[in-house]
Amino acid sequence: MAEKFYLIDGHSHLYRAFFGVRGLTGPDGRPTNAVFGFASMLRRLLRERVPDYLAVAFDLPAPTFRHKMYAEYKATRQKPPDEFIVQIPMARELLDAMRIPVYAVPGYEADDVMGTVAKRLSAQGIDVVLVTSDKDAGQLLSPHVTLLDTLKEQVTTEETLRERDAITPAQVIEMLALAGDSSDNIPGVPKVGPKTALDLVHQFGSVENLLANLEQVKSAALRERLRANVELARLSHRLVVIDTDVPMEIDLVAARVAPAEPERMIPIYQKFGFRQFLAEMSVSGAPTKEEAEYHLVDTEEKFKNFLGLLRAQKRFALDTETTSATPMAAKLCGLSFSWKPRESWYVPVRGPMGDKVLDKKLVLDALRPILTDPAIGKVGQNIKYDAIVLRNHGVEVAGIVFDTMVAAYILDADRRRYALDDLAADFLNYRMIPITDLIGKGRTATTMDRVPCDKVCEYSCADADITLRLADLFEPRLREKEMLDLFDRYELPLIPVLADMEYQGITLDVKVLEKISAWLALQMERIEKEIYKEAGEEFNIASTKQLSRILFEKLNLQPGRRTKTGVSTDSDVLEQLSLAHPLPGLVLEYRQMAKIKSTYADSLPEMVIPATGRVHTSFNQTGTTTGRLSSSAPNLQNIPIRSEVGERIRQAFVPSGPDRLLLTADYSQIELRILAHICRDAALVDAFAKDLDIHQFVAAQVNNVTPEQVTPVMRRAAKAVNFGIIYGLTPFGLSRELGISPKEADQFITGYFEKYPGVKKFIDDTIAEAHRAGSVATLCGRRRPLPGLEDANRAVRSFAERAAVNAVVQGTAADMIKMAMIRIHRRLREERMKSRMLLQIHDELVFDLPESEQAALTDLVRAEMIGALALSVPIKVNVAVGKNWQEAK
DNA sequence: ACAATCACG
DNA sequence: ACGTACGTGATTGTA
Repeated sequence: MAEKFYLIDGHSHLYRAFFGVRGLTGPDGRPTNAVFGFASMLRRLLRERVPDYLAVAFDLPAPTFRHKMYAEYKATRQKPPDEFIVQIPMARELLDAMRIPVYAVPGYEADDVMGTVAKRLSAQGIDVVLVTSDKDAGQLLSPHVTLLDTLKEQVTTEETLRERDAITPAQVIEMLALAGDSSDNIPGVPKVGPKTALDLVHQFGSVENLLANLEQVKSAALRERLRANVELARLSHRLVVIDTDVPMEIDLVAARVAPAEPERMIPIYQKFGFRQFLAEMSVSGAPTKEEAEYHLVDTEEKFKNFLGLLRAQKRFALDTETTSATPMAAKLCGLSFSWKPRESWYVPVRGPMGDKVLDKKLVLDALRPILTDPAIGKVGQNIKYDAIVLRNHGVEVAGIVFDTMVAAYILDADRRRYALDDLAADFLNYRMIPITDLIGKGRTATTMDRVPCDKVCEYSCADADITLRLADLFEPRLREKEMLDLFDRYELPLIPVLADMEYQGITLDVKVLEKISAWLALQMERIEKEIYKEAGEEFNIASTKQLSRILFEKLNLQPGRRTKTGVSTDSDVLEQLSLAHPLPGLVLEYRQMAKIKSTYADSLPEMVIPATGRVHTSFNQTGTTTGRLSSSAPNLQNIPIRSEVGERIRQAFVPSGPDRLLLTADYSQIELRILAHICRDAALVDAFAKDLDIHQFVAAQVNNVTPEQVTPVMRRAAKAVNFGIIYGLTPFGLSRELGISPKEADQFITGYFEKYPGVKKFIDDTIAEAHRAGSVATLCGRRRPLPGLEDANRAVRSFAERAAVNAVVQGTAADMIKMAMIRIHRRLREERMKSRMLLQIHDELVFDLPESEQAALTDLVRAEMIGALALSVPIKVNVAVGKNWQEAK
């Protein structure tokens, strides 16, 4: 296949982007909206079209031959605003960094440059794609030249022209000469528009032929108008013709597309403040080589010297090398330390045969007093991991004073990744050695203990070094942004709490799960047969594609919503369909069972760590944009409870020993209480002050009835609105939730806001403030950036506005329970209790306790959860205990 | 790797 | 005239 050369009309794309993207400025306050839109377009084109060559054509300010020909040329164009002009050199800077050549020739327009390139290269057998939305460019079409309109994703070829307008590329000139072009101020013939022009071209072929045969024009008025404007038509003709012989060099080598060079792109993106692009920047390219002293501490004498130095430090960065990413299964290979930039030490305790390593016990015994000393500060990157590993090796790390991963999250909760190599690339312009260089990847990957110690040393020392340097970069930034309080009082103290919870784990009664699994298998077999009978054939029920064929083609059921790739078969749709046919209901039942069997009954036992007989989830502190935690491997925040079948899974979660219990404590309506507190809506605050059933209360008020007169239907609707408020309510969303029309939903919402004007004001104020600041903050100062707020696409903007409202409420609730966890953890230690906190599920905490501590723990947990954050509404906490998680509800 | 689905708050 | 409820993670099928 011929190679493809993409040539972009730079000025017009930049100008389009200027209007398409709104209100974006760089760190220095300069507008960046056009450059950003332009960069997005370039990146998308590179990604989706994969051009072999790429260049951008620009106009220069100098007058062109057309101005000399016709003084009025482009005279109707307004001078672009200054905010646009300043971005032209910025765009060229960007192109320079991307190594995309710019073609601009004085006295010629971008169109002429494009025409010249198209003609010359297509003659060399290269396919040329002109990226432009300019109508004139149609004249350049040929078998090897096509047009692309990136906005409409529309390709125009010679053939499209023929099929759509029944004209040849050359006739585009004839047509425009008659019709004119208002944007370029090409006059054309007055009162002749595209339609008439096209008709005339069809009849006469060209302007000259038309002028020679004017008597054949049927309409007298048109004939006279043409006769009166002969010269105007000829002038327009000359103006429209694109010059394809511009004197210019085309350097194909320079235009060949090469992989992006991060060291060129990162500074540019940083300068313009394109955070999204920075976050996505791949961390590829050669690792950074720079002068650093990395010491391998592989003899007892070196270790003694090292210890002497370490003991003198009040603060150092710490990193561990291990055999596994799962801290509860990891064996320690070594530790690295750094207390000044560009210098670190690695102490190996496990390595390949023949490599010198130190005795693990000797090393840890010597380090223990330092690592457990709360007065000596430890800095880490995801130090929760290192703390758990070390705890498993008999060392309880204290004095955690900084975590670069968590700091990066607090500074920008919107990043995709918080791994050290990404942070190093983005903030230090430093490319680290990928871990796969040491251990390989995929099936052939080995473990760190098989990698020669000198290699591990280099890698691990860099980790500690970079961690320390990032900490020194992030700490002042947290202070500047007034987020140090959130970091020091919430996120940092939470780290050892989460480490403890993960270390503790929760005991699973695997036998219970095996029973459930076997029972589900039996049920599923039965339903499967029924499904095949109803379908009249066997198929893969789990395949939405096959299911669609059965439902919508074979059984001719009415398709509902569409997905990106086809027709939706989700539970909403199946529920609707179940009214018309027995099959969808059966599929629903089957799906529910399949989900519970595969995700819980069968998978959870596989996650049990043999050494402890428990599952040890990982709480991710940097996983959500709102400040919530997330849980994985296994996710213990989504254990079933809403269905009877699913709820049985909770019977398998049991206390850690005999005479012990599980206790759950959950905040009642925490997000609505927080909403009431923030917006101070009198009616809502009052309802909570009186400890009323909030859904019933709202239902009564909105329907103007007494609480006793509230029907279940009314309560359900009120509940949906209450939830909706927190989600950034829309009539459509509410209508879908309640199965009513959007109009009815809208009326209900209006009614709600009449009763609770404070809530309405809170939503409006939050959105306004979000637009002003580009982010929103929780009560505790946690910020969520919302880059979508100024997006050209309204759907994206609306989404960001809803997320803004939600982030305030959901995020404050997250702050609150985090504080509660820190306080509870502290008191459990202080009071030397044997109760342990195991899980957090957003508004709920799960504990494992000796029966003897039930009363004390209940009081303690209640008090600390209620007291975590002072609100102007009462906080309610429900506590329950049981012999398993299902009983404790 | 991505899309669809569904478990939770 | 749009496209929509907010926030997650795991599993399965499909390309």
